[in-house]
Amino acid sequence: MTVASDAPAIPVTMPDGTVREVPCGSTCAELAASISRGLAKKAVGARIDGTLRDLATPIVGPCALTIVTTDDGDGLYFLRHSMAHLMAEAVTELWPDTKVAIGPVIADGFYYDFDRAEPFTPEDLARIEEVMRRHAAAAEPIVRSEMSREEAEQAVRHFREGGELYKAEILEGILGEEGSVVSFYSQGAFTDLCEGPHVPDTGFLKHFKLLSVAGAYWRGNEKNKMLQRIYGTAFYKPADLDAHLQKLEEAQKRDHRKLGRELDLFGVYDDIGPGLILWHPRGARVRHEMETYWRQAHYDGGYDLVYSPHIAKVTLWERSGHTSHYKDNMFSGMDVEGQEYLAKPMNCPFHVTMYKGKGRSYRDLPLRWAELGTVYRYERSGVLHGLLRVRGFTQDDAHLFCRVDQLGEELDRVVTFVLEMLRTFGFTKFQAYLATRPEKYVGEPALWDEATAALRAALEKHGLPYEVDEGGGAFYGPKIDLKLEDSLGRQWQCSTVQVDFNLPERFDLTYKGSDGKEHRPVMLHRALLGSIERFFGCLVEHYAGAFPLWLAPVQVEVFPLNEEVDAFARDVADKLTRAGLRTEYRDASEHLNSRIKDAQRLKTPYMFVVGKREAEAGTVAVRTRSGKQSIMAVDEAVGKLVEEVRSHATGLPEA
RNA sequence: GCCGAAGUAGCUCAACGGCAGAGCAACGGUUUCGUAAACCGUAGGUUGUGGGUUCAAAUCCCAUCUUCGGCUCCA
Repeated sequence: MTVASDAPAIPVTMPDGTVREVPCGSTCAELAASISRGLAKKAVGARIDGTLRDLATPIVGPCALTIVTTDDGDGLYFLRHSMAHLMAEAVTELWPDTKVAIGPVIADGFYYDFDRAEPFTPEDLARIEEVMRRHAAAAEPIVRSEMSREEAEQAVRHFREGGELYKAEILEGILGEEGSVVSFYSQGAFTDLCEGPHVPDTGFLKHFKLLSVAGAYWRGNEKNKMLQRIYGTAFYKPADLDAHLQKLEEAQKRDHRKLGRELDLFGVYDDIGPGLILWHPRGARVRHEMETYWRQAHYDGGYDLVYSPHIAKVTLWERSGHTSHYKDNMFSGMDVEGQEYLAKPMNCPFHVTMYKGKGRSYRDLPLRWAELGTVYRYERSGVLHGLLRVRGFTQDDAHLFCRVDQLGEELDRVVTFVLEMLRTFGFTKFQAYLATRPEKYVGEPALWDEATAALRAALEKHGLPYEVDEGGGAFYGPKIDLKLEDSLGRQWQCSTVQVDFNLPERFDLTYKGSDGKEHRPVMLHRALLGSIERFFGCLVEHYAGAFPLWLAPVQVEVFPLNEEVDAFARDVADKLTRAGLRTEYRDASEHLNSRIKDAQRLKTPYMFVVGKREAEAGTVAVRTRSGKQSIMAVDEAVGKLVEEVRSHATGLPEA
């Protein structure tokens, strides 16, 4: 210990819960070392009363202390934060004119934004990595220093003169905050304005990889200058890095765009237009099965199904408010006999118009109208992405019109329905977001509170983990969004449940109450899958193209070994077809090996091979796409498949 | 829309100023073969599109379209 022996003792609650008296000014590093040699070796930082700090931070008051090691999640935060600095150190060494902006930690790694006239090339990334490794090998200490307000103000001027306008702007922002502390971190010749914390020295930064370069706006605002962002990832153990890189590779193999082509599911064509999907027969078959299930589930759930056209007169969109609030996302209109028509970006105004089509009684409510409604939205060219972001897509939309006293039950039913639907398709990982009343809103605050409470109750009843997006609701009502996670760890919004206090007003929707007076109904918008296109894309990645049997475009292929067993094999195929299974028959004009290879490539769930042995015994040799083989009686095999379809088995282990 | 990269046969890729090629797929024939690639042959491309430089352009330049990695935005 370097602390004077007469320093006052301070009670510190240690990681194991015991309280220890330590000399004031002891550093976390010293305490870590005193806890255990092994632990001290792997310690990278500390948590003081829950806040992350550098290991070198002195303890000056009573507190609870936890040591952050290379083995916990926060340890990775320290590592990656320091990685960003190491990268900036290397970049500014290689190209001294480069201005640095910000370099935070993200889900699987880190990035740093740079302002440099020349674009970074893949070769540059290799050079940067090389310099980074050199600095890491030197184990440069990472040192924190703090500045007085006066010094910091001087630093702002210094940044401005040196052209470091981004740092100047950040520092000015910090100085604008009450009671803020300005700290810098240095390693080698590199110093960066930074809050910390960091690992003790660059020697910890061994196992990393720079992944890509991309443009990014300064402060995320598209009116600002575009900077160059370099992404990277880092771990403490080489095995973890390898595993992560392998996961990225696996994700690439599962990419729905790649599988969409390989499995002949869908295509995007120059002659049709960007973001407009052609569903090939095999993809269309999966979609058909999805929709069939969806429709039946809706009828079973007390919904009525409706249809509406793809275009409507501009006056409808004026009344709904879309021409004033949503015009940038709408395809431009077409002139028909002097009237302007617009392609629909949403289905709600049609259902609302239908509601108004006749007088409604309190006895009619709730009305639950669902539609697989195809909408068109003008999305900016750079955002289009396979099936996950397109310009023409089909929402599994529904609008519910109910009385205020029915709101709670209807919301609960919808949340139950969402979960049932997602689980049937094999999704068990999702994150819910509850968005509450924003500053600008329409409707009665009391109603908002009631609706928000009802949404919250529905989430909690189902034990769904959720985050509250305070003030994140639409101006017309609170909502729940559900996001699915795809194979790259990206979250995609699919399901949404929204309360709407606005459209009933705009369209003056009413119903006659038991009191004989006109009342305003509440309206709910909801989509369970979100859009068929996006959900299908997620589905492809989720299953890596190996759809569960009930969804597979072709469920079983029958392969006779030679012409002698053709009649028997055709009989097997007929039985499968009559049992409602999507069956393909491929005769013996091709080699068995090549037929199996094709079926494997298309990820067909089952192959039934029949030869002389099976024909004589009345059996089939069943091969699954995972390569398992077994001999079964024909009727037994057919029955097994029928049951697998009926139960909507996903083939995935329960989460 | 913005920053960067890329478009060659249905797919995966080669040729990188000097005659545009291979494998798989397709098609024709041979093969009847017991669980992930049988054999032989045939056909297939104004190198995304338009313009320019050059004796000569897939290759260099400009424009444009599309795609990819991101940013912003979103189901």
